[in-house]
Amino acid sequence: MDAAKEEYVERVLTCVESVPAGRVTTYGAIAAVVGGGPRQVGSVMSHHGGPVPWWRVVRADGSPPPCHDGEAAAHYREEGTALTGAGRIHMREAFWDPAAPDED
DNA sequence: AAGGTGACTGGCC
DNA sequence: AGGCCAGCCACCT
Repeated sequence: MDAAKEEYVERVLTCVESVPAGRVTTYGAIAAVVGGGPRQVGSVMSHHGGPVPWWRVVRADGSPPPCHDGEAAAHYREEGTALTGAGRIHMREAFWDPAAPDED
């Protein structure tokens, strides 16, 4: 059975949901916590990222997700996420490490 | 079993 | 700052 896969997915979604509003994390950071590769995390998000705040998951360079970036921008502004002048996420301030939440 | 693909990352030009 | 290349891991055909 694909219980292991389901659990993996749930773990990824849990990490995303664990990200506080106004903060973001990267695919690689999640991948480092839940295991597997960053591509798998992205794949999981694309298939199961609907009910979770996927906009809090961004790329390592601070760019918003490849899809719905316009919608994401609205959420960032609404949640007060640290953005840079270019409309991209200010990783230095907004980055939240799922492996070290007490650094918050 | 083998090859191609992808919501990634880091380095180089 | 933006585009291209190579490496990476798991999934799908």
